[in-house]
Amino acid sequence: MANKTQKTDTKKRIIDSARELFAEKGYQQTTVMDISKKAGLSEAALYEYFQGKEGLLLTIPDLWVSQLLNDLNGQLFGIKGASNKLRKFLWWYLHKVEESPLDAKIVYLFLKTNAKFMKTEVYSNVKALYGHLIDIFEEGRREGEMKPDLNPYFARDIFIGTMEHLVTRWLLKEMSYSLFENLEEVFGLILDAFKVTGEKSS
Amino acid sequence: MANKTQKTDTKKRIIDSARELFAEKGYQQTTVMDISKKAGLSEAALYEYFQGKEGLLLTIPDLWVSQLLNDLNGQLFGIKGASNKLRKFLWWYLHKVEESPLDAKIVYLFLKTNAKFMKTEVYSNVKALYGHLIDIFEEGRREGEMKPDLNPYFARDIFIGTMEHLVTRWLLKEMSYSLFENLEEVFGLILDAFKVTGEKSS
DNA sequence: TAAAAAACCTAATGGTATTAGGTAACCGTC
DNA sequence: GACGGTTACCTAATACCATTAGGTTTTTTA
Repeated sequence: MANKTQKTDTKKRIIDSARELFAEKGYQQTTVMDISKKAGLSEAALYEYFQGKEGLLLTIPDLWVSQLLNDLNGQLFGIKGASNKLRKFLWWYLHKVEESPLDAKIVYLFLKTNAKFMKTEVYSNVKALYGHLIDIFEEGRREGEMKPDLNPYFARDIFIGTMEHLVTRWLLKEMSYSLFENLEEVFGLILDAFKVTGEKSS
Repeated sequence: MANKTQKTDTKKRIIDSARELFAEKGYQQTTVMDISKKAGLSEAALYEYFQGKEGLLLTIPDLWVSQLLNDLNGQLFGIKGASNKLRKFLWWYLHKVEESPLDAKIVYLFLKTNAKFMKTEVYSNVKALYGHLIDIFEEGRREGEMKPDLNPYFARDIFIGTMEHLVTRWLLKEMSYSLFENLEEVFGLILDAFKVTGEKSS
């Protein structure tokens, strides 16, 4: 038991150290020695736990993203209407990003551009996360809340594109403001792209 | 004369080699020796022309982006109405991306996440490029084509966010389809976020 | 045509990811 | 409670790669 916990403790210590260093100095600029020193081990010991520097990068956000996916269902449960669900999705996700900016930074700035990203657990979890949006748009269309001919995939592209744009800029600007500034207004605009337009005059 | 052209020729050869290798194998995976070999020089000679590997990365898209900026004015000139200008902007930009996918890949996947990006010539040129959108949205509001209370900065976020999302996915999927597939439909949706809504029933 | 400059080279240098090979503590078992 | 094996870790190579030192060849210029 002490065995198991000891081992997972060390593993966690390595991940935490790497997360902070990657987010602070960037992936390329942090050395394996930086990480192992911060975690209180030798470089060689680190290789007992991870495949290497890149493997570590690919592993760091695993937990965060899978927790996101687990959390999402509960968040949307009981909310009525596609617009309300969309709003909840946006507010919930940005809240999660503000809550774990280091993980977000690693995903958005270092992982997404990694050649191996698309073969990652994180990638498939993010895809699943965004897949919920398809359901939401389809529901909206079915219930008459959204345009009858709305293509849910195109709607998702607009929603996700805007959301990720906001997050990426926030990260690049060193998280120096709140992600929720003006969010209501931007959301209001986006919604008009999806909702049924005002009474047709015909 | 032969001097000048010889020198710029070599410089161009280095840039072209690096562009292809970066785009093909990624920034980290290509070595300075790869680049210099492809350009037909020794590694040391390359350092006569560039500050190093990173300097090279930062330099590659300079020309492309500054040409984009020059081209844009002529493209929008003579087009009437904000919606038409927006459409032109989108089609024009995606056409440029399809025309120079290697430069686009370097900008979107490797440069944007580089710590020094925001101090780059490329960054300020991209900002200038996107600045045109602000004018377009303001014009649209002024002329009554767009919502009277439309905030042009939020509108730009939606437009750019969506556009960059489309481009990034296309790059990550190895440019295996046309960027113009379904573009008309996506554009139609976005426009509804900006335009005056259908006749109010009041 | 000879001095100066430009363009380029080979051979270090220094840093960093990764691996080899070993040691010391711990753990279950007799 | 000693011992064979396993775990967790270490020091010291190794190998690769960006960058630099110091020189040679080619071109330009006076």
